[in-house]
Amino acid sequence: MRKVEQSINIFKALGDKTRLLIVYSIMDEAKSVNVIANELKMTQSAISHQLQVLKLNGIIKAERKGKEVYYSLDDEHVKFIVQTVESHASHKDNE
Amino acid sequence: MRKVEQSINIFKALGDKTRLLIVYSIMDEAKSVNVIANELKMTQSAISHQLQVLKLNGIIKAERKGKEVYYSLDDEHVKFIVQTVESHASHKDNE
DNA sequence: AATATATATGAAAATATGTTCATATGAATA
DNA sequence: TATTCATATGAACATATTTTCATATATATT
Repeated sequence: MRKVEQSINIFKALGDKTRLLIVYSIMDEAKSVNVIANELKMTQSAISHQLQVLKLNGIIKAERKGKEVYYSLDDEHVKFIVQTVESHASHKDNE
Repeated sequence: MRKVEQSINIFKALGDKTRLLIVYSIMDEAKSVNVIANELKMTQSAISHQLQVLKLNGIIKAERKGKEVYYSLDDEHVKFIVQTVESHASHKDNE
């Protein structure tokens, strides 16, 4: 896969409300699917589907612990990207 | 608009192949609509529509010079964001 | 003013994406 | 091993996005 394609996939993966909220939610602590679903007030299925999208794009990783599967950011780059965009967003605010 | 919403819009705006290629294309020099359309081998209309999306989201700005309208990045933050994501993408490459 | 060139835009068509619903899978425990 | 709890998944449905097509608008040139 070319680098541009990968960039597109990262932007695309984070360019959805549900998925970005998931990323924010698990940014500092790993969480199980149901916990995330409750937090975002969405069905388990919808969250699970989106978690697969995020995982497929290398944004998050999964780790099973007993009955539950805990999701967390795949690496610190993701956090940096999200924070970078956030600071750009607030920059636009103050213009 | 909340900050999260703005971040989503930025990710969404850049999470499309056509739009990200446009951003790369005009990253270092302003270009007219037709020049971009020729470069990307797409119709003038398709490019024009996507330029409006990028403009609406504060990613690019337009400046008319005679008959032509030149598009360029709205500010340096955009370039930084794109490069940040690109470096994350290549990081994933080398794992 | 008429024509040519560059860009913008509305609406329809084509395509992609997200959610729901029903159900399957996997792990723990009675 | 039968049951329960947590998660995953395929398919249908709903919605959103992108492109095309036809045409409008704006500027420059004759």
